[in-house]
Amino acid sequence: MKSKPVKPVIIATCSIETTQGVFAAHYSADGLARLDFPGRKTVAANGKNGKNGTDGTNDFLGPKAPAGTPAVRRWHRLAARAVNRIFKGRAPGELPPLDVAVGTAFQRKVWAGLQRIPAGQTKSYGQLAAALGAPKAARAVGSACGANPIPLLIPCHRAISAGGGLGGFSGGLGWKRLLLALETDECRTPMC
DNA sequence: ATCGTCATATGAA
DNA sequence: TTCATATGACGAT
Repeated sequence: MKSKPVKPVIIATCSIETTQGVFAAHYSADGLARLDFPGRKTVAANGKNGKNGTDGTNDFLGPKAPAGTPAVRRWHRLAARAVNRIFKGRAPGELPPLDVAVGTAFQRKVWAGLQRIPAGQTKSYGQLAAALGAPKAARAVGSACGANPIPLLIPCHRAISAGGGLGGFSGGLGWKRLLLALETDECRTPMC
């Protein structure tokens, strides 16, 4: 039985400014649907002319959001605060609802598992697989991590490889290292 | 220590 | 079905 992921309809894209650059947050009617790292070219740097992403996944609808505006603005406040807190090495606090409809059932289970890893700790892809009841699906877990549309808030950076290696990271390994270092006050990550 | 190879789960084309 | 993965285990250098 194949699950049926639905591409979320993006109703608003807002930027989140951080010390590490400007992130792009994409919202659907159900919450935060995607978070892009700086420099992914989907960033709404041109706030007003509202050039569309036109790649289907990132339609930029301009600074004033259509219906649902109050909710989106509330979510965006939470998201922006969470992201900036993370970069200060603090707990993200309250999160906006995450629209995770793009994922298959398996991917959503993986993402839920990631969110259960406490800050400052890591789990191997194999351990995550085992926690899902599929001890041999390590590789599939890695694949699901790579499909994570909302890095940082869904802490895919806390998944590392079993041998102590970092594994991979969509936005670039540098981000993964930075995030892990921020969460670990004592350097107990394999890389430190 | 490093490299190649195989087994395995999942999803996309 | 075939191909690609952000894996993991094993054996041969």
